[in-house]
Amino acid sequence: MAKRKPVSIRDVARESNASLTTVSLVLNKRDGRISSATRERVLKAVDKLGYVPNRLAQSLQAQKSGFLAILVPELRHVFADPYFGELISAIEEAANEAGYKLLLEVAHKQDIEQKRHVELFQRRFVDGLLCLGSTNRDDFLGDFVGSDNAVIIVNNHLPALSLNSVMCDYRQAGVLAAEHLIDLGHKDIAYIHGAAEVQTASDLRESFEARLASSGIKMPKNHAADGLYTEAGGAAAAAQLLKTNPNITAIMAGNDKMAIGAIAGLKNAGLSVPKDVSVVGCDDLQPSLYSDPPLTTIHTPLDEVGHRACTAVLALFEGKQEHVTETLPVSLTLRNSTCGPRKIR
Amino acid sequence: MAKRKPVSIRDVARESNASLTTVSLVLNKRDGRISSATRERVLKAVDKLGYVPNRLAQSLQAQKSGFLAILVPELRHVFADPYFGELISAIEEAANEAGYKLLLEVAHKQDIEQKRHVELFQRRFVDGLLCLGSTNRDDFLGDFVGSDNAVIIVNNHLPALSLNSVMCDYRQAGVLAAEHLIDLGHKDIAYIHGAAEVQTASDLRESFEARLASSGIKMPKNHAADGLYTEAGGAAAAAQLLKTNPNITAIMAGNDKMAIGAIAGLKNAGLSVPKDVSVVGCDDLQPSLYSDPPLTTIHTPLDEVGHRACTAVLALFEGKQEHVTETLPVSLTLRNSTCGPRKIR
DNA sequence: CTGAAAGCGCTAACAC
DNA sequence: GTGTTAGCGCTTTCAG
Repeated sequence: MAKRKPVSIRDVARESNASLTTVSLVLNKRDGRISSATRERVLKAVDKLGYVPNRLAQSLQAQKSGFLAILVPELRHVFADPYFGELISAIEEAANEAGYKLLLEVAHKQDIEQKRHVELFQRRFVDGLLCLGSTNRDDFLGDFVGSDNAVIIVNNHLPALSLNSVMCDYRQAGVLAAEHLIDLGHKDIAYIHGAAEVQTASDLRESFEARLASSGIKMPKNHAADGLYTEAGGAAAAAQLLKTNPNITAIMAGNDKMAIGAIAGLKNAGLSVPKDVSVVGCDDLQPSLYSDPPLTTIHTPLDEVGHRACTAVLALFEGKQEHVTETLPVSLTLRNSTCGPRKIR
Repeated sequence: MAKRKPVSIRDVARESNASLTTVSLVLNKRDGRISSATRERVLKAVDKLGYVPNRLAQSLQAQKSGFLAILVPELRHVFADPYFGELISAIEEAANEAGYKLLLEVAHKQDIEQKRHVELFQRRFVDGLLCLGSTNRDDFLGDFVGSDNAVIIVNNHLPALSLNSVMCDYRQAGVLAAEHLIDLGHKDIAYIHGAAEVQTASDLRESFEARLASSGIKMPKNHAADGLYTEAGGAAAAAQLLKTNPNITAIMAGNDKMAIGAIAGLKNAGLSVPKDVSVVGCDDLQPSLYSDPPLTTIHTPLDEVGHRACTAVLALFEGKQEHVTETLPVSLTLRNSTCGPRKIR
């Protein structure tokens, strides 16, 4: 089983009494002009020697690596976050179908300072880059503006930088969530938000508030709290929110994680969800199914986002496309964390 | 910003009036014999042209790729599973420190049939391979036995194949869980297991039962159920278990996922956790903190497993080590899903 | 101290 | 139909 000395195309040529060219042609199916006798001989030799072309040599020659990199922020256990995980799974599937391999890149501070993200292309590590979890503070992404590198922002967009992106319609998400709560009769509504530097987070919040406002519902300043994009943050925010404003009957959270945290925080404060307080999340990730109660949330089609993003980055690389800005529709997933407000019951 | 024509070492040589050799020597710090004047000139040229060496060419020449691949099973949304995620995060950290890049490989059925996993090495895609979520049915891993490829089984071991591995002590885990339940006074204990083809799952279960037995507690056949390694499976198993044996006071689950599912199933059946039934999990992943009640579970040091596995695979690749079989100790994490049995309260 | 030249393994013009 | 040859971009003997 051991393979000390790898077999090269040269060995195949020798074994089959053919030239390098012939072997190469046969292997790459450009063998219209090769006699079937020779082809057979070559194929037999390939089989006998167990030859497989060295990819490094192929890539060097072809001037492309066949790799796509996924860039994620430097967070503790990023890959354990189902949000990134779902996106990565979807991207992997699409990349695999297209014959590409996936490279994992974490935006370690050092790497960014040394512009390693640009080197990824310069050094021919990758043909394309998919950026997950980007924020408005990621100035380094500016290095890609105007470059001819195939880069795409996945499920976000950066207003300050004109970069390609594929994302969900978070404005629509805000509207749907607001309308759901309005329909249920809620008037005293609070909001737990994620980081303001995430553009889609702002989009979501703005459109949510705007839709509320258009139905005559105002959200005072003290009805909003930062959930830090974590369960713990969501729990703390919910507890504090209800302590300050006991008449709140519904909470919208910027993502499922914070919503699940909020439910925990509420229960902890002796309140029942949804009887006392309704909670709505956003993302519709797996955990929202197993929260107690199961979470009513906005479904964002992350699978499709991942697929499209991957397809798009390849189109960019191949020069088939110049710019990409796709926005995918979202929908409301009704589960059991919402009901009418306690007053009118 | 656009870089149509990448700059090569040749350009640097020309710009600095030096030879290829000289430039290469300077860049690789093998410049003991280069005059500092020349060095300066070269460095200046490098800077001016923004030269970065092409990694494909370097790798081709060095006969190593600088990549490590992570092989995961083909499950729906694998990467969204926090178990794999934590492992991947840990591996990424270690790989990054060692200057290696990570490749994602999913064991798609087709790829396995075509022996793509072996090609990973033959084609020089990677220098080493880390296998996550392997099972006793993964015959293809046999292709690596006796080969000189750097392969390591992460957090598992395959008795049928002598392969390198780094894992947690699941036998100890079984003992700790059993002792915890025994100490609390439980006598009527059930077990929700994952797939039997996962060796560590069998280890865990066997040692759990053995420890119980040594304290005179028998677990009848009908006190065990398959949780399919999923939340839904855990929920169904728990419900069925208590329907058949209403006097069960504690349940051990093969992992956190099934434990969390079990809690949901129990609640759904109108039982309270831990008052009516105690539940113990295994893994201590993030979600166990936010379950309701927070889960008492066996802490498996996945971070360390990932780190060690990565270090080990590199040691194997560099020939510094021949065989690796590490087993890391686990511990009990006490939270609120367990208490004494209802009878003796 | 520096450079010419060979070679890593492959592909593709361009002969023959 | 098939083979020769020149690279892809880099490192590394080996001369000078």
